[in-house]
Amino acid sequence: MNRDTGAMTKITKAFEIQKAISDDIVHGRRAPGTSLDETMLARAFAVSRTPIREAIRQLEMTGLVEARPHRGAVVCDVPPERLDDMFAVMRELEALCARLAASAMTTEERAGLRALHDASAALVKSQNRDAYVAANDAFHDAIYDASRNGFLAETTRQVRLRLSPFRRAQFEGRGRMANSFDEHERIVAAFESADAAAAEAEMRVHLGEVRESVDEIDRGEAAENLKPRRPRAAKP
Amino acid sequence: MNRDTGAMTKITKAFEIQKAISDDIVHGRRAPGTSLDETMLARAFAVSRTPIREAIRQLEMTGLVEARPHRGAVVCDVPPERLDDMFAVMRELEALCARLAASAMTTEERAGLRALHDASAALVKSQNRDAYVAANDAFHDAIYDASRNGFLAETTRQVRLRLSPFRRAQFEGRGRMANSFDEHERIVAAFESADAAAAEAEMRVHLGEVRESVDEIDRGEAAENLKPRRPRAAKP
DNA sequence: GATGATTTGTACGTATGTATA
DNA sequence: ATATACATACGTACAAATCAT
Repeated sequence: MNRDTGAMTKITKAFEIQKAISDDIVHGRRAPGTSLDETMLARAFAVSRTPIREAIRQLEMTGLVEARPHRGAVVCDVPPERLDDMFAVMRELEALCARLAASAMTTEERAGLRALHDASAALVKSQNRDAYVAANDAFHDAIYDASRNGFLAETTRQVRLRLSPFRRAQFEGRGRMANSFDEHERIVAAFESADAAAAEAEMRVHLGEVRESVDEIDRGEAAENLKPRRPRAAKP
Repeated sequence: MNRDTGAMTKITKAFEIQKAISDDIVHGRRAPGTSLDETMLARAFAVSRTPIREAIRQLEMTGLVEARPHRGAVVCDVPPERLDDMFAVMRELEALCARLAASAMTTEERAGLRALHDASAALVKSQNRDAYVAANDAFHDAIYDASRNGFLAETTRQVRLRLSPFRRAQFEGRGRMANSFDEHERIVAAFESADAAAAEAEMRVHLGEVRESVDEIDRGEAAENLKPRRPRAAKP
């Protein structure tokens, strides 16, 4: 009884709540800057404030939430310069994953990644954004795991998590999905030639050009391009 | 009133306790595997169990502590393969810092790093380990900051923190301090020529050879080299 | 700038789950 | 296998700090 999947997901309320709030933040249901009122959350989850507080302490350490003593917690609102920093680290971590994965991948993994990628072609064609987002995550996750460095995979996933509230506009640009797909193709090709340098380079391109494509969106949708830099969303 | 240094260090008991326990772990006063008994800690810190529990939740997220529901928390005991993974990520993060720093450093920073490095020569000569450890940390910290990527600096520091319980034997090998100093010299030289590629490469060497030098220690001090791989400490 | 309302921080008691005999 | 002991998870009450007024 209470037999759960694999790692025996923690059965404490604090942990469940932490997961739920984290999920809300990651999926944009709690926007950056939003405050997390303990009493309201306690009512919402039908528990006392104690597990809520513990959940908030956990979220604090993940970087999704910032809490100042006696002043409550808010969903982290990351300033643009810091977003740039985070995306830069993300790009390097993913490039590292790609480099290691290119060397370490088994034949099965290579085939699996190719299958994953080929399958996503249909999603591009049908312009199914949500499904492509999921496929994209799966694609990148597979590469993290193929790096054969569990800590690297975790670290990269963690950074991706922290960035996700700011990548809402992921594939909203015209042709952005198709571009992403083409870049993935080049990455898969690099893996298939076991070319670590190419895999790393293509991954870097994939995550570097993201920024620009998003800037394009910003420019297109808001022509008031007066401010030196605007907060923007982005994506791998 | 209650005006504190800079970032207004949090004045809550939970946070103070979290800092204290974290410090204990990092400095080896609480060994990996040690359990963190809430009641005992509450007595030790002369508080109720509530702030203790919140501190543990925070420590959990930093990766220094692992807590299983209803079964208490223990200081993370990291298996050797995972340590390898963590050191590999550490090396790459520091290499990235070095690469960025080489390009971004101001003249003042370059001079500052040189001064820091030159000053540590005396510590090597006098074989003052504790002082050299501190100087070494300052040296690396300066490079993180010079990368001009605050998130990268934080991330790298965080990984260093998580590794620190396992780097106790940092400079205990014969001549290890001198080796480290020489490697630092090559790094500083690369910065002075603003050679990003060299800085990155030298940093990688610096953190790569660490592993081997520690393996040497292990071999030297424990000749029973029967197990395929032994848990070991290491260092940048 | 002081005061009251509101929210967070801490203490303590109880319940529930885990480990040991 | 059952029961007992024990540590943790949660709920409630109170204290302290922040912010509105």
